[in-house]
Amino acid sequence: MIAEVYVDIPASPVDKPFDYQIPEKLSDFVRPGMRVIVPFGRTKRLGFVASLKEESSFGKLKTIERVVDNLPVLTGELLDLGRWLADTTLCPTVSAFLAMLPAVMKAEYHKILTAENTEQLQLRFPRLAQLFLSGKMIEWDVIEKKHPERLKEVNEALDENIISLNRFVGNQANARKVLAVSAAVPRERLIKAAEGLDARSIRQKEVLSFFIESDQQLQLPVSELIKKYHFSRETLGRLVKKSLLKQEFIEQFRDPYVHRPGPPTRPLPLTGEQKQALTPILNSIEKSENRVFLCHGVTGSGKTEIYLQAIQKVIALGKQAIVLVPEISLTPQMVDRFKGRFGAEVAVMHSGLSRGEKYDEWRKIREGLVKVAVGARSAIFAPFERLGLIIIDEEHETSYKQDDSPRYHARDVAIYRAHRHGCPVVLGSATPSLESYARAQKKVYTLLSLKDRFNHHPMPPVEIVDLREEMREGNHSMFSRVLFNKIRDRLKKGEQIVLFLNRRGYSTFVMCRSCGTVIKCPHCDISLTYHHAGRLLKCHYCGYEERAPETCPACGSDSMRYFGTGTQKVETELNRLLPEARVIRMDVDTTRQKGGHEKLLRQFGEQKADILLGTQMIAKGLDFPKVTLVGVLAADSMLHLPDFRASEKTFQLLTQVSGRAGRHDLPGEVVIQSYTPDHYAIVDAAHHDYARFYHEEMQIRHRLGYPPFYFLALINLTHSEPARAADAAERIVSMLKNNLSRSARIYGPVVPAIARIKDRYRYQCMVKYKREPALFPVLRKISLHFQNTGKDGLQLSIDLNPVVLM
DNA sequence: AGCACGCCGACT
DNA sequence: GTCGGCGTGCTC
Repeated sequence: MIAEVYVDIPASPVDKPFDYQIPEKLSDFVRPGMRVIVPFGRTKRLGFVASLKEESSFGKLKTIERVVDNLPVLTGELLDLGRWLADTTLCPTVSAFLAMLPAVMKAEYHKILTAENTEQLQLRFPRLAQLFLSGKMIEWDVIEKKHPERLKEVNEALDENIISLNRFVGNQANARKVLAVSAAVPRERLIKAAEGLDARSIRQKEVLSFFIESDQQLQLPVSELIKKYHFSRETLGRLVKKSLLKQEFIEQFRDPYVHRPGPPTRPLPLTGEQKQALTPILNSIEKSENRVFLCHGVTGSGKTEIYLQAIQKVIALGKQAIVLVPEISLTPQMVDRFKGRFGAEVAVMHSGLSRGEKYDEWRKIREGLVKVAVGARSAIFAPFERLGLIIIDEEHETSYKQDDSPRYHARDVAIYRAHRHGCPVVLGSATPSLESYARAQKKVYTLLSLKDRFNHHPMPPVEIVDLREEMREGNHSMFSRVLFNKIRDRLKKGEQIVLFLNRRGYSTFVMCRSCGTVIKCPHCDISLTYHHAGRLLKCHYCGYEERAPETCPACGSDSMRYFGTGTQKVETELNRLLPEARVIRMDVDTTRQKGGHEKLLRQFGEQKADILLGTQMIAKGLDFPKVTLVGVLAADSMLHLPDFRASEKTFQLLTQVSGRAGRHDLPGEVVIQSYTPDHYAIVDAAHHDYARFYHEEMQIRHRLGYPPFYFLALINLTHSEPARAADAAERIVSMLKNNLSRSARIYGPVVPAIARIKDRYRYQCMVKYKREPALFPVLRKISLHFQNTGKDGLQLSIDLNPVVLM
């Protein structure tokens, strides 16, 4: 038998199956979707078996060296999906395969030097010999990194066969080995040895009788013998030394993920609207219909309960479901809700798990031990074989698009898989993406609307405050008088406040008032943000930090001033103006440690603070009954970013933040501060009017030729030399112009808003198109042509249907 | 991605 | 005359 194998080299010249002979004894065993180790050129690589066949047109076949998996890690469906992903996102097929699997399944490649002739090595290359561990082995990488001056000797020694170079492919998933002890000799000899022991060797005797009484094959990890049976390491060691016991590394699985079982929950009674939305979904599930539903429900309309009851149906039919949520809303409360309803039938994939735990959750799915997978973007690849439903909550979130290769959108993958399985997809959002809503309008998707909040509380009233007017009237603070008074009022009443500002740090830039110099990152074309803790200037793009200078580095004057407002400055101001208010600040800087996010939210929920001040991350999912005021400090902060989706993002964010107020018995209200209070994104969000925003924004998209009217392809070029990047971009534009139809609009090369990131200069080209059969072939040609240009050289990336243009 | 093959400049 | 730069091509 012959296997067609994709080797683990993400480069276009090898992005095709290679034929390998399957060894006789493995011929019944190897199946498509398994990982194998194959010799490739003069190296060894991991590979994926794509298919089997009887004969190869290729003459001299090499043989598969090892099969990694017992059960194929990729099902037939996922193999097809991988090829489809590679086709539609222009990435190498292996990259698509690897993206569908937990990270531990990536191979590790080792190059090991072994001493063949220790004496010769000592004699001829004494200094090199010193590096060899116990005189025998060393990893090539160690020499390359730590002792590069010895590389020449390595090559000589290799030539003279004094040392040899061996490669092996490691597997992180199997790397979890643990030292275990077992009997080294037959039982009779153990008994005899026990009798012959010195009278004082009580402990050794105990260990021996343990092994005499147990199964002779028994292997127990040393850690368990110590912890559970209270033997000591020393005692075990002595018996190993006497060769009565033997030690070896065995593979051990982690303890299965034990979750504190929350209180089980039952289906809640549904409102009329909820029933109306749920019924068609249930029908589709029952009929195995491949339909896409767009569930447009205001914040608090009870979408989650609809999801839960739909999943219940899926499980009842013996099928499985995938639920995608944005990483940020994958909070313990959210997880508990699913665990509470479906108990041990849920696997949860989130970034808080270690790689090993993710692997275990994945295996539960692959082995059919669970029925539901809940997770962020990559959970869309959950290897279920009988999918009955896919749910994408907050479908408009940009995090569903992966921002490096393979640049896939989870929504597209969901629709592909649902088509394959014959099952419905439910997209849920209070603020659907224009793309999805437009499809619903065209009846490609089925629209389900939930206009009422679950508990019939009205949406909170929203007041827009014109900051220009505040300025004119002499208020230069970051709080308008209206907002400030309302904050004071809530503090007095003992109610809680959420303040939102989409900028972290203290000041957004530092400028010298005497010469106008703005301090910039030395590696990126962007100003540095001042952080008060440690008086540091930080780059939010590459992480560069420096001490804030006392005097201007350009002219030496001492008139450095801090401009722009970040969350830290707001916090300081709150403490100064309202010393009695207890403030929790939540942004990347205060939640960096694991679990920091939840800790702060719990404190706020327990009312250990009056004000929750934060960035993006507080916009979603929070539900605190005592919150009666939400303040948006600067609604314009995202509005003027150079991205055609800036208005959409602003509308979505404002709508979400507003949804945090008055969710329970206390009525809430919202104050939005803005310098452009008449902007439709702000006005429509204030009126909770999605339909109106949609119409206004669609007109603009139509006029400017943006999605959903046109498709986009974005080509990014970076190089350490600006001219080289520009040159490549120039050539790419002319290739596009020569190959595409007249109806395709080709833009560029342009320098993006941030012209340089991490010392690499950036250029972009863009294509807007409606139907362009020639596009993919040209893009493939381009990526082939501009690929192998070295490490420090040109880097090219192609993003189809990008979600961020910057 | 590696690695060999191959064709032109600065050294023993 | 050699050592070594990186352009081109191949890996079942």
